[in-house]
Amino acid sequence: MLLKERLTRARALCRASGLALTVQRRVILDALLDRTDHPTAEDVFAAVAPRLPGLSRTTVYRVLEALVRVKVLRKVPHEGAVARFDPRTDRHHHLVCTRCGALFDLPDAVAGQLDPSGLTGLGIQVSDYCIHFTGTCVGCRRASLKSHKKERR
Amino acid sequence: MLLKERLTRARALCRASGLALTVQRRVILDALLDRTDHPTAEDVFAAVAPRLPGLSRTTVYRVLEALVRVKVLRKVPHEGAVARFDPRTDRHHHLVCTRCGALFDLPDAVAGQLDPSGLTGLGIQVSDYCIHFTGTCVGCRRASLKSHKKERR
DNA sequence: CTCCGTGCAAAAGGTTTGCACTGGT
DNA sequence: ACCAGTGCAAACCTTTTGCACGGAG
Repeated sequence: MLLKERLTRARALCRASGLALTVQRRVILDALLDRTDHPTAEDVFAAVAPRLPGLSRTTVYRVLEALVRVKVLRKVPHEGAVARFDPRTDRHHHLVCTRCGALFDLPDAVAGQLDPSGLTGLGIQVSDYCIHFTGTCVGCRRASLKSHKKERR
Repeated sequence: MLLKERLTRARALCRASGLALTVQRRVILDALLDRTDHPTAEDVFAAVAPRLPGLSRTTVYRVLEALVRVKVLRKVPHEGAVARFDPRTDRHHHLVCTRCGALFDLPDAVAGQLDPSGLTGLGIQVSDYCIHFTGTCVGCRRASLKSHKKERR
C-alpha cells in the first residue's frame, strides 16, 4: 500500500521537475522504492537488468543521479567508498553494525527531539540531519550471546 | 600543544597494537593529525609526497587502513564515493554545506544529550554515533545575504 | 518534431592485490 | 635475522564523459 503511494508520489515529483517517465526510470523506481538495504548503483543494475535487457550501467548511474536531484532518492552518508542510495526521504537514521557491516534503518523517534537551534545561533542554517549509529545489530548480538553460552558449557 | 599530545597518543596506540613506527607512518600521522578538512587518500598523498620522495600511493592506502584499524583515525560517513579520513576520534559531528559542499566539524555539544537507550531496548548495542547535518555554512550564508542586499538596491 | 534520455565505448578516478625487496624491532 | 611494511605494476571496481541514435512529450 505504502509502496504504491510512494510510487505515485515519485512519479509526480518526476513530472513536476520535467523528468520524462521513461521505461528505465519507471523500472528502476519500481525496483528501488521498497528496498531497505541501501543498494549501490551496481546492486540496482543487477536487480533491474533481468527485467530490462540491454540496459546500460551508464543509464543506471544517470537515473539515480537524476532521482537524487529531484529528491525522490537520497544518497546515504556512510564510511565506504561507493555511493549508496536510499528510497526513503523522510527523516530517519542508520545503524552500521561493526560486526557484520550491514546498514539498517532506524526510526527518527530513537533520537528523541534534537534541537539544532544552537547551530542557527552560530550562523549555520540546518535543513536536516541524519544520525549515523555504530554498534551491534540484533542478529549479531544474538549470535554472540549464543557462542558465549557454548563457551561456558 | 594539543597536536603534540595527539601525536604521542597516536604513536602509543600504534606501538600497543604492534604497528611498527615506520617513517611513512610517522610522516603521514604528522601531516594528518592537525587537519580538519577530512582529506581523501589522494589528498594525504599530495600533502605527504613532497616530504617523502618515492612514497607510493599504495602505502598511503595501507597506512590509512592500518591507522583506522587501530583507531588512530576514523573514516567519515558522507555521501560521496571516495573514502575520507578524520584524525579526530572523540565524539563530534559534521555539517555538509549544500551550497559549497564543504564538510565541517561540529562540537558534540550542539546535539544536546542524545540517549540511545531506546535502541538498547531493541537489542541494539550502540557504541557511538555521529550526526550528519546538512544545511548552509556560515560563509555561504554570508555570501547569500550579501547578494540579496545587492539585488535590493 | 524536438530534445531529452539512452546505449556504447572509452577514459578517468579510486582502491586492491601479488611479488620482490628493505628497514624496524 | 626475521617479518612486517613498502614500492611497483597491474588488475579491478566505480563513476564520468562524448557521441550518435531513438522515443517521450
